[in-house]
Amino acid sequence: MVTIYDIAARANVSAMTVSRVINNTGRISEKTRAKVKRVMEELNYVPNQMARSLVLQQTHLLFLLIADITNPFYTTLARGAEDAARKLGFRLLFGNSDENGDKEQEYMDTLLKMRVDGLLVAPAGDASLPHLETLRRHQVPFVLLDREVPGVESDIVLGDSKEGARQLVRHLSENGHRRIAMINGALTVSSARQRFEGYKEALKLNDLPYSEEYVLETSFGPRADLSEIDRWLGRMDPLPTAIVAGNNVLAVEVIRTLNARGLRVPEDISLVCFDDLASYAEIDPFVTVISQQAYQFGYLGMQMLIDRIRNPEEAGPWKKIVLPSELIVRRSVKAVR
Amino acid sequence: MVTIYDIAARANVSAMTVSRVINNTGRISEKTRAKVKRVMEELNYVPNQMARSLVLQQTHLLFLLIADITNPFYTTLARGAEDAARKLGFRLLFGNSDENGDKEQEYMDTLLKMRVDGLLVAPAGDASLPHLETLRRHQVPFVLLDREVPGVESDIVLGDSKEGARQLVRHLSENGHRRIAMINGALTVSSARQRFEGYKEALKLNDLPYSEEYVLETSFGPRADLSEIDRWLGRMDPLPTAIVAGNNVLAVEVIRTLNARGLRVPEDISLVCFDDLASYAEIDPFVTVISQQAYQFGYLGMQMLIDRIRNPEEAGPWKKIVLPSELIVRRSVKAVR
DNA sequence: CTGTTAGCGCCTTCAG
DNA sequence: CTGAAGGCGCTAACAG
Repeated sequence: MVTIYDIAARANVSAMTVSRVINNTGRISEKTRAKVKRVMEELNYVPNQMARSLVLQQTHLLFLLIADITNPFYTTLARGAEDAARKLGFRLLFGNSDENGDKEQEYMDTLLKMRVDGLLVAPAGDASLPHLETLRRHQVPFVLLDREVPGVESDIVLGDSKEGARQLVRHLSENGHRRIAMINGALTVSSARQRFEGYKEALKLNDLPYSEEYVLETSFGPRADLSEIDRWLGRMDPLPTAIVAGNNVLAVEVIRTLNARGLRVPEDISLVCFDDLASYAEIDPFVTVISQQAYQFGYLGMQMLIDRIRNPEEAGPWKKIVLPSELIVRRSVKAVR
Repeated sequence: MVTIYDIAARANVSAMTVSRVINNTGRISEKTRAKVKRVMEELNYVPNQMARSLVLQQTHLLFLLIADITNPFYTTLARGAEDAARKLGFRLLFGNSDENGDKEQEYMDTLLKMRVDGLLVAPAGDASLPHLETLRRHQVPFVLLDREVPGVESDIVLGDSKEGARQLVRHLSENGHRRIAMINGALTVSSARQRFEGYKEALKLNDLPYSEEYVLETSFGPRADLSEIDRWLGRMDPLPTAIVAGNNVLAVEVIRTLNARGLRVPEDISLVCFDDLASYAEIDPFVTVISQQAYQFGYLGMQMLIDRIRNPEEAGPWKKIVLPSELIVRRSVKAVR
């Protein structure tokens, strides 16, 4: 491996001079600077970030940990975070926890050991509390995205999940639906909880009955096994006339399961969900959704993170951004009666 | 920051003993091991990966650089790579080049400086040659995914793009289409070239006319601006009866543009493409595609990479895996005549 | 079983 | 404008 000493020897200067050329610090004569640069190129020198971070005590690395890399909500969010990081002069790396607390834990360990300068996280759930406390204890700045974690105070970007659920239920109610079921992610995820709350409130508000039988708590992540959903559908009697899905992944899984049972959306049963279904949905705008500004989640979150990193002493109060969501009516709801 | 010296002092041992406990090397009495471990927990010690990597000359970090994080082909590939890495005991981080050579370059710089142990890359295009040569020069093992780069010899996982294109054209031909257009990614990307070659060969084989006017070379990445596609559609006279899209992103963009012009698929014009359209396509299986085993690209690529890293001395010949692709007939092709 | 010494590649500090 | 010394946190190699 080529080091500054190799450069120094070849250029007849000290290692210190080479270091100064690399970092553009101190005053160097144009002549030596040019010579050093030439030698660096000749030798294909690449600075050793490890060594540098070790002495500087910072890595200039930011990290985004998302919960599901195959979910377009998160990949769009990732684009936003990346764009903001670039614009502000930082490099960003990604990780994928797969909605899995253990994998998240592994990433946290890695990041802590790597001494990343800051972290953007969509936490896997409430069980992320200890991981986040560890980050805090080690003074790693972080911003939560999309999900809060009880017991954790931090900067955060959220969607208005409760209001979104209310809008979905109201829309169904306005279309004459009275038996409205909900399939949801795990209630250990704050967004799932909020959506569930909003669902129940809206039922009450619209004088609609609530029944436990009509609610299935499962997981936001993609699963190969759809039998749980199928059993739920089999259990409900009578079938609901509409289903609210807690996110886009669940919506797709429900539709597939319904189709397998010979039921069609919206002819036999209506369906709405949270989060848009990627640009691919634009081919055939079909599912009525609560659309969230995924890109903004990432962009604004990254801005907050970098702000904290750049001005650690200011230490203002935690900021909370709640992004509004929008009901987009398409064709997955049939008016009944 | 807590260091092994802090631990050592508190536990009345030397730093070396602490190091041995951390790494489970050498022989340590159960008593001291227990004591050291207790002190580490008390002090919330986290090993400094920088320092460790510096002396060990390896980071245990693997990296996957994909070309478009919003494309389900690549996110599925990412899942495959991640699963393989976990199974083999490695950690994986991600980056997204956005089909952009400059961003790719930035990532390469970062990775080189970070001294990652190995890299999985879906290169942005032929212009990646110098980046890859740099990796090679610095002896960073890498495996190419999905795209080859002329001038670069390496392990690689490819799809059979040429054959895929032939199948698509044959399918259209069998359905009576004679005016078949193609929209493609940049020809500086090997998969786009292969698909173009396959398209031309298949036209000849099926006695169909080839016309430059019917071919648009653009980019595989997502663009906000669809006017280029719109102008192309306006230029073709007469309109083709079918279009082959070089990938899923382009297919969606073409459909959107056609719809904006009041043209419907497949009633007014048929369309086929490469790569599946995410699980969301399962809602309404619509576009006839050449489906590739995205997950396997990542999984097999990662296996090859780790194999190289673990057995650097063996240095067998470069391996090339060509994954077969499969024509999935859906509803986006209308039989004509 | 445990400690000492030296050095990984770089930068800060202090002298010239 | 340039250089020498020391240390960031850790581990390999050698002593004991």
